[in-house]
Amino acid sequence: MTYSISEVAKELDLTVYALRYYDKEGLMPFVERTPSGTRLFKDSDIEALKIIQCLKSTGMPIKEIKGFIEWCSEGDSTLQQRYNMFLERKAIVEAQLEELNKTMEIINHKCNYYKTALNAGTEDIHNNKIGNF
Amino acid sequence: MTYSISEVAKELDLTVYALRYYDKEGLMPFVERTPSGTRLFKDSDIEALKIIQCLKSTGMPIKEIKGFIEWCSEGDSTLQQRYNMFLERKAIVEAQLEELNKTMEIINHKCNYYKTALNAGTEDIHNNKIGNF
DNA sequence: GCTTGACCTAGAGTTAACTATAGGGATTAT
DNA sequence: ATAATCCCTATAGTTAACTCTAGGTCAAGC
Repeated sequence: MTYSISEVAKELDLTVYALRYYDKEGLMPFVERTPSGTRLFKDSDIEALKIIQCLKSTGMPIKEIKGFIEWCSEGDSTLQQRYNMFLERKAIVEAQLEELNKTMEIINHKCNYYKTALNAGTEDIHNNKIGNF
Repeated sequence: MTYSISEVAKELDLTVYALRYYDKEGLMPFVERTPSGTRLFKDSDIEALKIIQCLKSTGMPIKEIKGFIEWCSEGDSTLQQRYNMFLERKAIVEAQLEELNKTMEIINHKCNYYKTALNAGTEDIHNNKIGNF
């Protein structure tokens, strides 16, 4: 079973432009072509793209993802590097989660702040000593 | 107590360039100046910048943050808008947390995948039917 | 056999958020 | 009183990750 670029774009919720851009940047060396040059995506290619999307969502830049893809095609000799990379990513995502939880706390405070102010009809209920908001 | 732009930059872990950029974009209309034009930051200004950083960390673009700052200087008549904005941000951060947790799961899977492969000395231990990685 | 629509490449354009430079003024240390 | 160090504005440059356009190929349907 193979898929066209527009089918893959729809499935992964990104544009055809973006997919071709990823390919140009070396993120998809495994995607095969018809004799006339049209890309043919296999199921395993879509799985690979999901990992790429996962790495992207951790904030990893495309050039670094390319490095990982290269390691993958070099075989078992790069297993250690790849493992280390995922451990690093894990640490980064843990930090992001912590950060996002702090952000959530502040947002929740602000929600309460404005709920109270709205009930009172004025922000003055919070005796902020000439604060900005 | 007032602070110079470089003191604030150090405190908030951003550059002097970035602070001046925020000011130019209308994020800091409340910061006062000396007669000769030098910015003087008050403690309340630093608190405001922390909220701005919080909003930025949720992915809110600077132009939208500017809109919020404008609402703030319009007083109580914009309380409802500001409350709604924080509720929206809360929903967005909740979605981001969910997304990031999914990402973490995938990363954890990959960590285990590579740990096992590394122990076996080869990726072949995972009988991936001609997968990419 | 020709039109339609999906595919292709190369390369230019876009956007956000800085980042840096040039040129100049004010304050502090010696 | 002069050199260093901070501050300022205006404006140009950078970067990543697309996004779009132009010009062309190819397979299917009428």
